[in-house]
Amino acid sequence: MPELPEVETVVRSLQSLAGRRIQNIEVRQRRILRGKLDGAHGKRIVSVTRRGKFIVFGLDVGYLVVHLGMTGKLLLNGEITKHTHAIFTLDRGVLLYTDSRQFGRIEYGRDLPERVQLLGPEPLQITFEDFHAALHARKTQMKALLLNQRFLAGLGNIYADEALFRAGIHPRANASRISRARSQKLHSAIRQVLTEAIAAKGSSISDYVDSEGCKGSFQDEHLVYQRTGEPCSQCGASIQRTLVAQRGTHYCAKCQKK
DNA sequence: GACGATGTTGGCAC
DNA sequence: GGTGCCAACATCGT
Repeated sequence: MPELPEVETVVRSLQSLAGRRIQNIEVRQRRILRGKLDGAHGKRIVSVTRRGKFIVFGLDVGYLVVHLGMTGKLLLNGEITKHTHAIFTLDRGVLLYTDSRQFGRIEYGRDLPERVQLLGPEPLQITFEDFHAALHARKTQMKALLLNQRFLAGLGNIYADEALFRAGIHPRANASRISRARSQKLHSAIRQVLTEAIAAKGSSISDYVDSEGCKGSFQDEHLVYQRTGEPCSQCGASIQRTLVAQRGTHYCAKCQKK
């Protein structure tokens, strides 16, 4: 489910948890834990924020950090199912962690975990000059670079494809050879697609929902992602699917050049 | 039933 | 530093 716009939507739908105290944590599937959550017991939730694709609960002591993987969900007052792996009982209400594929992870630490500290800049905050300099320093394929969380934090398969299409850049283009003008176009395409996706509450391509069970609608605005064989909105050519960096990649061969 | 694909990441070999 | 391959897992479509 979860790239930056979906995680941002979940975080916004969890804002009401500020001030709540975590009274109990029941873990039903230990696979989704990194380390122990003992330190989070009895703590009060001070803030709920996002860093890249991570959800960060700032507690009065330490941080509870959640990554949703592919199918993770945080649900307020939802239904407990066979895929509910953690149950947070609060002083008011219950927060469930549900994740059919179990690729997501929850961890607690006094400080933000290293994997969060190592993330690249936020795509909605980085300036064009910094973006271009970082881009130019890399020799990898553009799609792989956009998926690299140490380069930019928060883009995933959907928004990487959508941003590259909007910027007219081929997913296999070499990052170091992108012109300043193309780079500028990509920087604003990323900002635009993420901003629009957040406004649409994310993309629900299979079963993504926010913490209140609401679906997003940005899947209706996808121009290339999972539109293989459909006509390009720009030129009418057929949208292609290929593999780049082992990920299904959708693009228009006519509009996106290396 | 088999097979391949799915929003992610992490490890390992080269 | 970069690439390729595999792994984790459940579900869905062909």
